[in-house]
Amino acid sequence: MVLILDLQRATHATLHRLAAHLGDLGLPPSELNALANLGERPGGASTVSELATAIGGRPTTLTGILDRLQQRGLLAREPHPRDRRTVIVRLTPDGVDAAERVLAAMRELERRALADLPPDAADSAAAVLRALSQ
Amino acid sequence: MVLILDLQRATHATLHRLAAHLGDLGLPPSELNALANLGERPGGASTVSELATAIGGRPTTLTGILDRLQQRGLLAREPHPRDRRTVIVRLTPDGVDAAERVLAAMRELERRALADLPPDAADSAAAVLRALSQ
DNA sequence: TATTGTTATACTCTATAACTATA
DNA sequence: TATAGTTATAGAGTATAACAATA
Repeated sequence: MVLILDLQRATHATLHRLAAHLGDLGLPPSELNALANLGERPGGASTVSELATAIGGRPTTLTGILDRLQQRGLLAREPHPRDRRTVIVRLTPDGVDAAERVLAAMRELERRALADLPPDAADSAAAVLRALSQ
Repeated sequence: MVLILDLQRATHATLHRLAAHLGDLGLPPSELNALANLGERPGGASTVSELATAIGGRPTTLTGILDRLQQRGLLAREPHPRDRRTVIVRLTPDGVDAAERVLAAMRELERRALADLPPDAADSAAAVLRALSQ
């Protein structure tokens, strides 16, 4: 058994499902991911670096994703109050709505998938996924 | 907790690690993934459709990936003995070697990541990942 | 000197729809 | 009619290196 192969398959499969569920938003996977990560944060806000870490990517990858979310009116960039190198990205009200829809679709997909598994399976899986993310 | 966000992060993070470990192969993530999946199969062979299912993608996505692996001499396409619509892709000897290196790197990455977790955590995680892949 | 984020470039990934060949 | 795989096209994702601004 090679867990990483299961990981890749599950990632691709869930992205397909989410795209189907959320097709009317017209957002590609990376934007859904960024949106949902921001939606989980207090105030829907984060620095670019923090968001890159949360996604498992790099700031250079995020720039384009954030540009498109901003063009769609789902996100705004703000200066950091104390460090003028840092950019804070924050969901707009429309962005908050979209993020909540994405998160709801993710939770629903999880709920259905995990219905027949032991209740603690999700926690075990989360621990493994976090260990693989270090 | 939204497991799918942990899933995306773990996927990105493991791809970065594997790329670093296997940099001398010069293969992008999708090719590493296809290679490892084929390496897990008897004879290193599969139909395009079966491989697409294993990866969680679509045949149309695979065509380009398989083209590049073939150009690199890691893979060959063969006719199916009984259905002339079907293509069988098979690792070459060089492809088998490369696939074994990729699988070894994946297993090593997993071994280190899971060292501090309960022994059955990997099995639980695999069950969850497979449920999410349905 | 180091860090944050962006830009430039080049390549890879992916989806959709249309297509060929075969069943 | 349906299925296996490919092609064409367009857009999205990613890495690397270089850069500007700031710490």
